[in-house]
Amino acid sequence: MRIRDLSFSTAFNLKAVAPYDFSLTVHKPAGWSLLTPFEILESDTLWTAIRTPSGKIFGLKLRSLGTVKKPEISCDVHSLKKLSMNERKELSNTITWMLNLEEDIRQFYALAERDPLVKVLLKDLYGMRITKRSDIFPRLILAVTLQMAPIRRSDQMMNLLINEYGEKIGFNGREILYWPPPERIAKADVKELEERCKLGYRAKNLKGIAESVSKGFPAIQELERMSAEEAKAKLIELKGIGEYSADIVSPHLGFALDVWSAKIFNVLLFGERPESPRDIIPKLKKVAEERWGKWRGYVFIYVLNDLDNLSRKYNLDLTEL
DNA sequence: GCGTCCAGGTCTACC
DNA sequence: GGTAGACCTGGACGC
Repeated sequence: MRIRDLSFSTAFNLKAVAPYDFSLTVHKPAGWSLLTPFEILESDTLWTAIRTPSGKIFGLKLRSLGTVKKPEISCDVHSLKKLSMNERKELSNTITWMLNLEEDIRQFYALAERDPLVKVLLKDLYGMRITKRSDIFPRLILAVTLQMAPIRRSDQMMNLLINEYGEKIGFNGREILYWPPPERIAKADVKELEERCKLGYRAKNLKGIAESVSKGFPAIQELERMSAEEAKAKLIELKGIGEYSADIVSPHLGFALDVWSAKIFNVLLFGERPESPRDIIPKLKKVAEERWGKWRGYVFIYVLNDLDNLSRKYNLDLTEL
């Protein structure tokens, strides 16, 4: 794989609405990466990559300068060509949006006064923020590879896709592998995708999705401007994207229950393993909406990143479900 | 070793 | 409009 050397750099600092825990936000306790599984985290510095809706790829070095109560983040952006003032401004806005620096989560934390679960989550993960991404295709790859597969197999498929069809950038002495551009998957042969990335029946769907994205499927920001229902309906138009996958991809934070997380929430809320996890999903979604309202997406992410602590606290084994 | 089962959903055909 | 059944692959499990 050819390495693209991003030799131009520009730097700026960004402030966040407190509380904001940089470390918990960019590297979630459950191990989820911020933008690519191949990013590098060393103490409070993250080297990663971002692709903007225009299709350009940039190297990012993000570092925390402040504290949870007084958060500030240093951003070094590395590019192929020198950035214009407009591009610099655009990237600063994109990173602010991606890191969710301006969201005020005090309303979510206020739920802790009457909700014992939120109280525990707040104590364990204070300042952790849900992040977003500016390119839709990696979210679609995640959703497709999560279907009908244990997490290790999903990881295998994603890593193969990045290694076989992705991009490698070099900057600041680091090399980062990033997700394939949709155009490259759209051009790939289905048989080749099946064999090289072990995608199985998902290969055909992923190629079709890549074709739609490269032909102008709405960008994440456009979906964000739609209502949650409109965005979901648009996503479900893609073959291979159903209710669950649409919840994962949509920028409108939902309660994206699958069989695995349904078991966790059923044990947490009702103290027992469900007989049929798939059938219990609609009921759990309803309970979540009634109990946590618009903050249910935050509860979802906080719970899945706090399974060890919750297991200890409630004397349950949520990690082996 | 070898065979069988099934997983962090979705689509289709059939009723 | 509701619902079985098929779908790739590879790890876990029983023998």
